[in-house]
Amino acid sequence: MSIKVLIADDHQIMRQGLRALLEKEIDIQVLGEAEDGRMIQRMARELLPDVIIMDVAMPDLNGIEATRQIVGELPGVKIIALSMHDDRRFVLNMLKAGAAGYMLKDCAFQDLAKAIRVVMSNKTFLSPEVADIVVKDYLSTNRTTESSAFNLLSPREREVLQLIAEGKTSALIGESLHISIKTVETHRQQIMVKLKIRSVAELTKYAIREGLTSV
Amino acid sequence: MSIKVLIADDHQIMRQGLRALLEKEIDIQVLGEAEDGRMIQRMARELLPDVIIMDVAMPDLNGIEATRQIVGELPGVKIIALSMHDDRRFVLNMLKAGAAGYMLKDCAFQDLAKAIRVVMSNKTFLSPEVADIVVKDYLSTNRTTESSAFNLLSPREREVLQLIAEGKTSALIGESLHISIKTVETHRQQIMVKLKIRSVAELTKYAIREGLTSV
DNA sequence: CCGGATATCAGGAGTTCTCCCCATTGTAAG
DNA sequence: CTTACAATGGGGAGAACTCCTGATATCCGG
Repeated sequence: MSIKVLIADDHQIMRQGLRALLEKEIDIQVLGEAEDGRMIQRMARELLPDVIIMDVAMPDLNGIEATRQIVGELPGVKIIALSMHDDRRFVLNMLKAGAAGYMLKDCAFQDLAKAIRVVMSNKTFLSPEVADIVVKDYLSTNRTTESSAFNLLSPREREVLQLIAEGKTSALIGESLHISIKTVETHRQQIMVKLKIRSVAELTKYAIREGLTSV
Repeated sequence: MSIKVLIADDHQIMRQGLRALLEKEIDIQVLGEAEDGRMIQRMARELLPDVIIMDVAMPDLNGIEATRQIVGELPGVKIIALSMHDDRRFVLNMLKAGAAGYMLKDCAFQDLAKAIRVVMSNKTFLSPEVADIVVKDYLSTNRTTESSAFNLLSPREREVLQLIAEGKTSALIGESLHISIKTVETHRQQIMVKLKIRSVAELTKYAIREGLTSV
């Protein structure tokens, strides 16, 4: 008996590409495709697939929410997250939501086919980059502090980060905040350690993503 | 005789999915796949394809730069941009770079196959959402101002800027481009003079605005 | 053929950042 | 009350960047 699969991704080209690939596998049968979280939820309920390939970022109801709800309602359904991002927030939230696997779109199709078979045997499948993140996070103690965003940096650190992302030097930041340049440098150091970032360019992008500054 | 196609996308799953779809078309032959701008440039030179399906956002050398260089070098090659973003900067810069088509990943595969055949007859193909952007921009007057963007920096400078905005040091950029660190520093200097920018943070934001890198 | 732009490379001085080390103070949580 | 963290500040070393000064070679357009 073949494995029944549903595909959820907001990009049609991606859906069709996945379907074309999956249909080459004799033991895999694609039941259908959904383009958002709400649609995949409805289809899962009606078609009872074995596995859902779920994009993490989708409009309307995102992949994480959709996974949480589907897993809660239909515990037998295995969900494999397929994402462009190896961002730990996405990974961890997806796994917490009950995903049985997490693959990067960067992976080979054979890895995905393998993942489908692995999760069918009630095991978890992670692509190597993702496994790395999970292990690192498991080993670190600040796992308890819940995710990484605004609770990772202190208010003062966010303030400093914002000024860095605005292109100011440490000296100017010190003046602006009425503190010593050495204090600013300590904050910079703390920020980079916490975020595991080593360049101003990436700090800037992080600040943009977190809404601390705009493009 | 079949249409020879190359695929450039940084996500392997996407490449394989596209290949699987394209190979179903009897008049289309996929010559190969590349995962970044530099690689597709090299492959284009060697394999002389009819059409390249090019992702806009790629590491190292992005799709816009790669398009500009390939079109300049091999005018016969048609390039179809395939992107997740309908951001007007991406669209316009890609078309200015010489792309013969611009499709959203949101489109149906049949549209992409159609686009390939359309650009083969020396016509431009845009997916509807994209066409809308182009028309709106065409009607707006600030098209004439043009000014600060791609005509300000040289191709090499844009290439260096992208790597700066990806957080690389001058030494790494030199290695990556096989040039001396002093040359990289000269480019950095030129970039900052031309853009009147004095910090990596603002360079990064500029690069993001110009579509050289993504957040 | 010449001027301009581009791309390449170098030396040197000064600034800024990164990464260690360290300390003190206050405050909130256990 | 102890522990943990935030915020403050400092010294010092080395890396990286900024900002000058030069130079040479190529290519393109007038």
